[in-house]
Amino acid sequence: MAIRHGLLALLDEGPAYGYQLKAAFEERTGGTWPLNIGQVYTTLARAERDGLVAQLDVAADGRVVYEITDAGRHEVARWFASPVRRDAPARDELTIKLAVAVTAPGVDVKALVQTQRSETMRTLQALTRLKIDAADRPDPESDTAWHLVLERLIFDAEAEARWLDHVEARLLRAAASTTSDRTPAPDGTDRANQGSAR
Amino acid sequence: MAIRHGLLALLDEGPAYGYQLKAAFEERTGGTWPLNIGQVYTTLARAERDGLVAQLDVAADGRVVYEITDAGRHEVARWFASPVRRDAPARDELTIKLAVAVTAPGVDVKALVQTQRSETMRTLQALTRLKIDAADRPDPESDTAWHLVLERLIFDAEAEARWLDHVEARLLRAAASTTSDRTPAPDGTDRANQGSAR
DNA sequence: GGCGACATACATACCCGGTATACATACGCG
DNA sequence: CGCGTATGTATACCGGGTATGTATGTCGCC
Repeated sequence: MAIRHGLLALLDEGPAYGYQLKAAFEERTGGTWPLNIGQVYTTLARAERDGLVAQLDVAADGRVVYEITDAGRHEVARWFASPVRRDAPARDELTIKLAVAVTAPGVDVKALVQTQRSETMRTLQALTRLKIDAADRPDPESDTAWHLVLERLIFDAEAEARWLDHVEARLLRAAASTTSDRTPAPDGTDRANQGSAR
Repeated sequence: MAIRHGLLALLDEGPAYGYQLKAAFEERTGGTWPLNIGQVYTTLARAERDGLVAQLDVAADGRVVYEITDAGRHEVARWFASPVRRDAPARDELTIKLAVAVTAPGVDVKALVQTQRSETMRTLQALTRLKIDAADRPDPESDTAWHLVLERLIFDAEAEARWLDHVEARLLRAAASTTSDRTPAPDGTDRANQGSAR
């Protein structure tokens, strides 16, 4: 419901039509997250269905201006007052991939980690460059949001890079202890333990 | 496509039916990400539609056993070989919320940050406790994947906590520089600049 | 012995987010 | 003048997430 609440919060500052909301949303996030315009309209339609917004008027040129309702304002307040729950963290493709990779036979996990680190570092460098460029034009007021978003992405990318290092170290440790007390897997076609009592 | 590829990779180890795949997936991720069984069936149906898996047989009790196809095996290999792209990072609700909050009038951003930090730290502590418990039973082989997932979640939570600290510091700095060279916003009901040239 | 609780197993409906595309008008510019 | 670009709305389709319905099997317990 992130999009819905975000648009609702923007409408809380005054009536607007779809295209305006898209522009306002992207301005806040510095263009990192281009919002698909179709999503704006479907989200507005759903919010209207749920009584959070209402059509203020429809101009002759087709512009549909929405305004927030009391229920919508209440919902925005509730959103800002309650934290984003982290007890059921979102599934992450990289984590899933690695979790499956380390337990699957015949996957070159080391290569996987290195390929991913390349990608992650490339992203990190691009973000850092963006941050340096942004610092050149210290537009203190309106750019704060964009700086925060940028730094969030940088923190995340750094955490991912550190995790990849950690994974590599753990794999090396595991390999060292495994090869010393058991024979390595002979080949990659181990299709055993496929019985029904999995 | 994370779920699809994950299930495909599991099927690459041998034929299985839906419920088995759910159990195997959750075992790999240590139960952090309980996979909804419905999603398994819809994902398998789509993978079958796309020729990545095929029904091996349907038992009398209704069990539908799937096996991976050559195209599916190829797809799994491609998945493991290519990195997860990070150039268009996933939208995060917390980041959106804060980006909107700092630019919206009448939002107590400081309270928002503190509430969120509570939640994030609670999550971090729960994860740390899980990790300590997991360390008690060092089942080196099968638990590696679960350890990796856990540590990924911990790294992410730590990054989020550090970012929240960072946000708070930046807000304090911005407030200090703003109050010294401009009058503070008189009230929270600024509904100006809503013209069409947004 | 039977009954309830729980695990196993499959299927469907619904919602939201993400993306592409269609279609129209306005505006600047070579 | 017309072509590209920006503005503007709308719809279709897909995948992921969640809830729910409906069986059967199993195990313990009164």
